[in-house]
Amino acid sequence: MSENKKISMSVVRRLPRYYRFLLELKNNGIYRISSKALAEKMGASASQIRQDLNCFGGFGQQGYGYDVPKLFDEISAILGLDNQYRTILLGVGNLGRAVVNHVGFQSRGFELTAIFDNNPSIIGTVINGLTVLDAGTLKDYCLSEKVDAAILCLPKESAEQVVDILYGCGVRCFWNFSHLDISMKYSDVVTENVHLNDSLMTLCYCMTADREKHPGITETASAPSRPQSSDK
Amino acid sequence: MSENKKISMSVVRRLPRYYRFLLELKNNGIYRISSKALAEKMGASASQIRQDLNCFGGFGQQGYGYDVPKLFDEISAILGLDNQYRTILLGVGNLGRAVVNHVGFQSRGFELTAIFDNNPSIIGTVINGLTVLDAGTLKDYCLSEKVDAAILCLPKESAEQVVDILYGCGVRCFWNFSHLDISMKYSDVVTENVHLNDSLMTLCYCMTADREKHPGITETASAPSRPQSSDK
DNA sequence: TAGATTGTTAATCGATTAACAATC
DNA sequence: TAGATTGTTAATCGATTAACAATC
Repeated sequence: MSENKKISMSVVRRLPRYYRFLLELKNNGIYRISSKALAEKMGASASQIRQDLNCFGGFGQQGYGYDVPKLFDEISAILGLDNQYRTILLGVGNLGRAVVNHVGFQSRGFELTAIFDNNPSIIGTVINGLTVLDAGTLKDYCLSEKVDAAILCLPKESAEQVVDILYGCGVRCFWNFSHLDISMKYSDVVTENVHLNDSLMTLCYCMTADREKHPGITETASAPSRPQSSDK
Repeated sequence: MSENKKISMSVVRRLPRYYRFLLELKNNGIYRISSKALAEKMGASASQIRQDLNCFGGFGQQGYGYDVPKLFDEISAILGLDNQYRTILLGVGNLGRAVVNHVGFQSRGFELTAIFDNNPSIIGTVINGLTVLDAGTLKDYCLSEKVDAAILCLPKESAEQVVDILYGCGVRCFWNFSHLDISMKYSDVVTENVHLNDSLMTLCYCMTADREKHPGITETASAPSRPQSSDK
């Protein structure tokens, strides 16, 4: 309930993970948990969990711990998952189609209301109940329908044009799968970037660095399945 | 060229971005750039760029700046993009299909050699030149073929079984789109997690928090397109 | 040479962990 | 009451920024 404190992105990015673990606990019929027990389960520190939660309020009880369903509800509310932000998706290629079909919008505060593409052979097809609209009609759509957020599943160049149109129509929230740097051009927008290619390159670095650290293991086909002692 | 220093993940996660900007500069025929100019372009600080690069070596020249193609090559090498890690993908649903079709593996150090699913109606179909194999043959495949990395595009439960098999076969590198916590069970693996649902919830939080900060703007359809003064 | 810009050290800022009084 | 565990402050650790001598 304490407001006004500035919440750091480090904390915010941990909230969905708390949400997931609490949901699982709840589904398993566990109604109470201490920061210590949760920390162990999540591979975090109890201190961090208490610190994080106390950014938003005192949800626990001394000597008892946290009430799981209550804490779950609190975190849902903090995340704002009860919203239904009206959302459109641009670019119905492989990635766009996967997002439409795969992502659970309703339970995460968003409602997918329309999807657009500029490829004539895709326009008019139906994906997960949504008819692909002509990207040429985007502006008209935005002016007649309320659009809270947009999902960009198109290449940087097209994304740039689309963002200009959307920004002009008042859209200020973007889930961005393109390499366009939206917040560089428009400072008053909320963006969340998903850069799959960057993620893969990061993995490549980690793998390569790891190999250099543990040489000699010229891993060939049939590797040993030595048993594992779970440490830490 | 300086080794042995421990590189922080904060630095590592910025490398792909440097890579992208340097590629663009190179493609635009720009052969020289100072940390100051690059910082401006990227929305970072010159200090950070110099600090980051110097984790790996002194790539610049006092009074001159950085040679763009040279620095690009250095970063490619640091990321290990010249590798061809043999990689398999598990789970050819919407997301898996998008990854197969959409991600550029070759140029990012990976080579997709096989894709698996357990759905009989999908097995045998061809996606981007790869025939979907029966997940039941996974272990045999791993024992006869070299597998450096695996991409998990399946639900948590199936992912758990698959990871056990793969770990047993010596696979130690995972690009993980599931909610399974691999490094919790196996501490000696390299993982990169992509949690789309978490990302969307983070966006929901940011949007909701932003709205609370700027109330009164009950954004309706035709929003003003007030011109933008790019600050900072 | 003078100007520019790096590499690197020192200062600041922020995030995580530890400690402990408050309290259920 | 005694034991447990929180909320919160203080200490530590790490990452970013600033400063500047080295040098091209």
